[in-house]
Amino acid sequence: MPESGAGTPRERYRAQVREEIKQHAWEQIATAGASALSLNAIAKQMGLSGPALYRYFAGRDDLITELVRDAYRSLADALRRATEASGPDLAALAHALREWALADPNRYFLVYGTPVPGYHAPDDTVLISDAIMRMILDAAMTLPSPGEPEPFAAHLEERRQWAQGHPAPPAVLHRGLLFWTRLHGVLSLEAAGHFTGMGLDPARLFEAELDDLLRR
Amino acid sequence: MPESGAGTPRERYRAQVREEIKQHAWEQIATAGASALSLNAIAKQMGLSGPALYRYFAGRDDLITELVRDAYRSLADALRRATEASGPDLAALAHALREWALADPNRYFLVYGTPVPGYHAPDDTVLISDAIMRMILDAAMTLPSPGEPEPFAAHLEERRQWAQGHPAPPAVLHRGLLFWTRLHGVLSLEAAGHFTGMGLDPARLFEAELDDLLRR
DNA sequence: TGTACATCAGTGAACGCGCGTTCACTGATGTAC
DNA sequence: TGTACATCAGTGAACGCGCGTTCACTGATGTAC
Repeated sequence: MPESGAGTPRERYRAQVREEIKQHAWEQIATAGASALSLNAIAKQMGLSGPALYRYFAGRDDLITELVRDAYRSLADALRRATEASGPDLAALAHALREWALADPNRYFLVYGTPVPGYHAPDDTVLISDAIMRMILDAAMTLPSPGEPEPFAAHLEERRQWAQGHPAPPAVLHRGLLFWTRLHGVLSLEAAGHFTGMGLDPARLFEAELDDLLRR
Repeated sequence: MPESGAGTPRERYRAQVREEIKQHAWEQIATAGASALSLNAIAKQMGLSGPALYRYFAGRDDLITELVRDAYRSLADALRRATEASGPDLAALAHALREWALADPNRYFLVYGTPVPGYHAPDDTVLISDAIMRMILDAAMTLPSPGEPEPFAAHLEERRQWAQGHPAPPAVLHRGLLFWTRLHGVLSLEAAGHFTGMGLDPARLFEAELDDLLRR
């Protein structure tokens, strides 16, 4: 008697092929960007006919949605692993973020870059975004906060809904937000290749920004 | 006797149609992004047949190249106008940059966002990039620089080629670079819509970052 | 255990579309004498 | 001034391509008795 439920051979096969499709999709995105993603091309790479993929995904948009979700998840996982290894620590998170972004710049852009035209991200990615911000704020909590009043703090205090009820004081919220925007400032320009002609080392710039964040 | 040289009626007509093509191209980019740009669609919008555009541009890539160049130029012009109005002033440059970026986010992304797959920017854009950085450094020179030695300064000093011989001391180079990366950090996330769900005001965050840059 | 049936992965043909690009051409505009 | 010629903008047909997606189908795998 064959086992019922999630472990069915057919279901395992399905999951396996789905995974293989996504893997080929990522290779395609890595080399040519998300807008070049083509179902037929993936099918050809796998030795299948085009329509075969419709057994596994409702269409191109459905596949992209799944990839966006996976990208968010893989970043969250990378940050979670960093936290588990070093405890809540902004430097560890920063390095995990940079490594993740540069390992596959187009995956990074799929999440934080130019929005894919005509495509809107699935709702559940905001949950993952929230989890990411929570990890950052947890790490920011471990640093001593400046007592001096910040002009921006008032704004953060009155709109603290974005922190999803995190108990961080305004100065910590501010630091977490700057962690986010400043590191993305360096990373997005680096990943887009805007430092290559300049002859300076983006890694050191990133490190300098991180140090500044930790010391402020 | 018709006038010779650059003012010929035919040449003026040519330039006019070229401009009209580019304008339609920008409208298309503004709504659907650069990867959706189509020569045939532009021709249709103009009431022309597709091949007609080949009188004006060698092909799609040639048109995109021209658009990238124009985008760089329009940013440089915006910053130049700001400098002419306020003198060398980082705050004025920052506001001009933000206004330019948000006026047409996809134009901003064409320059600073995800690289267009398979396309490489023309060489002369680096000249415009240099001019932009020069304006920033000129403005950064007017601020008092901190005397404290920075760890990152040594790296900037030994690779000051990126500043194209600008006489700014390392601390100013550093400030100019941070101006660039931090404001892009906020702007790129804002233009990509990553703050919309959070309920906080990107303009105030931008302003807070600018203040921090001016005060550091 | 074998047999009848249901499920489902994958195929091949087809549809309609839009793309970039070429080519031979027409017809209007400018040029030279 | 008019006439012969050259230039050049724009057309329409065509090529070859790849795309997403649908549909009726075959054949293998699993299920029920």
